[in-house]
Amino acid sequence: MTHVKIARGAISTGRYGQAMAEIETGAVSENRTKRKPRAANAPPAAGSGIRARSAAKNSDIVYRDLHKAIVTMELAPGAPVLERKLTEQYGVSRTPVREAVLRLVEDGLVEVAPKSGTFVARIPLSVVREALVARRALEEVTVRAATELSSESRIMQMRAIIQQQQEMADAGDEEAFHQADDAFHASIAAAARYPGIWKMIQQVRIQVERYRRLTLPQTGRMPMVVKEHTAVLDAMAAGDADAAVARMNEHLNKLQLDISIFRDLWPDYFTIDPVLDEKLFASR
Amino acid sequence: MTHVKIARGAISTGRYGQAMAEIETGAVSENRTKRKPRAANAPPAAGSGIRARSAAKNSDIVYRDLHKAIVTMELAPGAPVLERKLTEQYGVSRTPVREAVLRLVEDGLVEVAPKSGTFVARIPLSVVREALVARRALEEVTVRAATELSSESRIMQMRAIIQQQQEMADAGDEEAFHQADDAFHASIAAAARYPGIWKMIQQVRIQVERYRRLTLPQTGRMPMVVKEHTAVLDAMAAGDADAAVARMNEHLNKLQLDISIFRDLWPDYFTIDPVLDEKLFASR
DNA sequence: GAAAATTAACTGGTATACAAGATATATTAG
DNA sequence: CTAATATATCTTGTATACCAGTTAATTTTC
Repeated sequence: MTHVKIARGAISTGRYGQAMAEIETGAVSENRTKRKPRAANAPPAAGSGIRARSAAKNSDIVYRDLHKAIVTMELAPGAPVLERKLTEQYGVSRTPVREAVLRLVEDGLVEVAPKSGTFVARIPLSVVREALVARRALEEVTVRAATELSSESRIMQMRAIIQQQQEMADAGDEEAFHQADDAFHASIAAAARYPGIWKMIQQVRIQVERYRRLTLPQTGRMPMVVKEHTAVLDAMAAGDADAAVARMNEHLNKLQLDISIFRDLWPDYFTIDPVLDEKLFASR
Repeated sequence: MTHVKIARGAISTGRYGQAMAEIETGAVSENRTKRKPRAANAPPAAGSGIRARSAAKNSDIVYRDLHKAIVTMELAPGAPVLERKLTEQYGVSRTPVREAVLRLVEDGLVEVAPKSGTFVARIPLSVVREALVARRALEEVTVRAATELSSESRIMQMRAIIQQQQEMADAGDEEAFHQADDAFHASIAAAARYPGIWKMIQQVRIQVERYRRLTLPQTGRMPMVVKEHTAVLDAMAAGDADAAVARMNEHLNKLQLDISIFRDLWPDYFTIDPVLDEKLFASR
């Protein structure tokens, strides 16, 4: 994890210049008593929503970096997350670092032991299990709605995405392949007009993603994914929602829990709940 | 929204006493150089997970209170959330208040305009629409799994919950009625061993809940809900998963978007996205 | 030597002070 | 009287200092 210190703004003049001007006018204290405090803040106008001009805050940068590092397993489950170290790496104070860490806690990617330490969260097996179920359920309704709503241009756009994914598979670029994979599913969600549900899908995907990264790249898996995506899209193009849902389920069911991963290879990365994971216990 | 200041601990002695003791022993600087800094924090033992002894932090209290106030519409969409005011109400500093507010932002219940103000988020119509879809999808897989896993005792427990709900309906206690409603659905999730999915369901419910609170209590609705719950449970008890899913869908489909709510009654509480809500536009 | 007690130095939680942008009011100009 | 300008005082974002609890190395005790 290599970071560059967040560039601070140029040396700010602060309020000095203004203060000098005030002194020059020679009318400071008089005005202070005359002015009345401004009224309570009014809410933004209806329909306009909050302004979207929010500049990227330092905490956002730290959050994004950490998030990526954790999802890619660059930071392994159980690894300590030292606030102090992060403040030095990014050249910011603890406040924005803390903010980022708290958001990661909310995401279930980080756990904090009060007054003791903060650590990259281990992966509860039950969470992966549930994430697979939840994702299937959400992608199902999404692809169904998308089939009914998708335009011809959308279908063409998705064919292009699949084509690109094919090219990435041929090139063996796994990272780009997964980006295209993401784009395909995102496109379905966009066609369905379900941005919120897409957000939920992404959240549960993250939990599975950490698990998936541990499985060695299976030979021949990338071309297979392309075929599965094509099958989904063909059904969508034909306007057959039931078929599209079925193809999507077949696609998603390919990713199954491989118990050897956490039993033999990385037992420290997972936590097992005796009651929630009782079935897995039985099959052991 | 009436709050009592969070009770602070007794006056702390700080480190003064310890410093005095050090002086009395007369061996301060010598020891300082002898001790070596402790090793880097070790992650918690595998399998044990993080200790769950985390005491309720002040930020949690503020978060819970605000969360409740927003969901119950005690704080209306668009209402300002003043950090300063909250620090005074709770008798804590801005830090924990800020923490709580940030969590609410993550929940989509609050929006902040940088350097300007923080406000209770308006309800995007599209979010409610998607929440209804997502909840149906998630409750579907949950009730299906619950039907296959639920024990006799669980069924009996759920019958008790329905009975209690019936009693609350008779008493006309809407608040308690909704709590029992929540308990019923929670029990299904527990039977399905889906705590994570239940969490997701609750999250999307919150968005709908704010909308639901705006609809006047419909006469005869509570007894109907009890009937619907009973139908779901009967199917579960019979082990008929498909029927249970069907009954659950019928139950959830009772709550539909009533366009007059935001067109005529509380237009300021909602935001409408011209592209995501195009269908609603058309039907207007 | 081994186990218990001690203690320095780590951690995250909180309080407070300051910085910088946004906004309503007061002021001024026409 | 109206519109443009100025500015005091709001707001949130950030930095820093301190508090309190945990932990591991040290010391002590047997």
